[in-house]
Amino acid sequence: MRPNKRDELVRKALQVFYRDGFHATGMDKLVVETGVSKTSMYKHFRTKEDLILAALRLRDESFRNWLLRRIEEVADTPAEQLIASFDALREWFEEDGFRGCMFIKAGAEYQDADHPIHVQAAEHKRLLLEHFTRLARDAGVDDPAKLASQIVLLQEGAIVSAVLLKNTSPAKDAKEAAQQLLKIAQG
Amino acid sequence: MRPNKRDELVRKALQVFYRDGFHATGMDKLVVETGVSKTSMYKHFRTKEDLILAALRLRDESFRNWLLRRIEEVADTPAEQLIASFDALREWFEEDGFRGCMFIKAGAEYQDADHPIHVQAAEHKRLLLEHFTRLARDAGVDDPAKLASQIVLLQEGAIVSAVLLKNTSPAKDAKEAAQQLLKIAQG
DNA sequence: TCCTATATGTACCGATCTGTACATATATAA
DNA sequence: TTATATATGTACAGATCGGTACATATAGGA
Repeated sequence: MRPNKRDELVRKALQVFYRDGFHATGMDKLVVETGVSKTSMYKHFRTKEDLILAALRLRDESFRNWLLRRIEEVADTPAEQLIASFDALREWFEEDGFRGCMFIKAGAEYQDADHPIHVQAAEHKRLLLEHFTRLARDAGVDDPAKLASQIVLLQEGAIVSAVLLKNTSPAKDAKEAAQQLLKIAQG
Repeated sequence: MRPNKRDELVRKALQVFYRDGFHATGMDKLVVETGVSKTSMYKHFRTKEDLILAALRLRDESFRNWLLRRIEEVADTPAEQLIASFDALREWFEEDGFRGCMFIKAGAEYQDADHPIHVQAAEHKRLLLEHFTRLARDAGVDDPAKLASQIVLLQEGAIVSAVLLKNTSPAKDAKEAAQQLLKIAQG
């Protein structure tokens, strides 16, 4: 029961869940794809739900890490960073295997508001909103909560539209909208 | 095989799919909830996929009907109607049993871009974007396609956020953002 | 009344679902 | 070597999945 073995299972499961969905991915498929035995799988994770939650935790951590780091790489001031988020999103949209936001999908498959998976998906969104609210505050705008909320709305919309409309122009339109909203908020 | 019987089945199936999701809803459950026999169900719909597609068609029609009609009820000019869409969304969010956008969820559960269900979900979004583009053009803005795209992004974002953040303030923030974007687009 | 066509109810198919029992392999310690 | 603990592979349980076979009920026309 090496700890890194468990991490490896979570990483692989995350890939499959992201690609194929949660209900559509059975434990048998995961056992085959990871090459581990079913017994070992259930030694590491008591239930499928536990495995999903572990995968979502990893995704939350790595996605926010990537996004926030990428934003800081390309922009210096808080105001610029708010806008740079849309460039990062665009990069993400253009990646091979882009399939939209894992947490929107998790919330869609587990709709009950107090289901642990739904709760965790909501928490991811809350953390992102919190971060952008901080950026907006540091940018010195009038109503940081409102601007951050609007920026996040544009981001979510861009993600959903990128999936369903199958192009990346939503990222461009969203970025321009965010720039205008920021300018107004800066007075 | 009365035609209205079929419609009734679609209506009921739509409710259950919307409430519980697609993969999570089995034909057995639908048979119980509709009170019809399994044989009859499969007389009307060759496969579960056919039933889902029929349900999505009904949803597309009734949702767009409701939204566009509601918008016209409360606003006269195209510009006002663009903004009024957010008031309509807010009403929707406050309904009992609101569970987000059926087509975002369909796209999330059937991710393959050429899967018929995914295609139909994308078509719904395309039709809405088309309508708002028409409104933006009639409002006489510079770049109707861009403004419509941005309005739709805010709408999608508001829907997703309303689901995951569990409050209706996204509708308010989105509306204000749309008003500012409209004002800018009107020059 | 009898014949035929259609609608229905029920039992079932093979596949797959999550999860477990159990026997075996492997490693460590005495 | 032998005893013990842990990791693994496999087979399977019980439920449910989408879908069908088939027998029965019901209707309308001759």
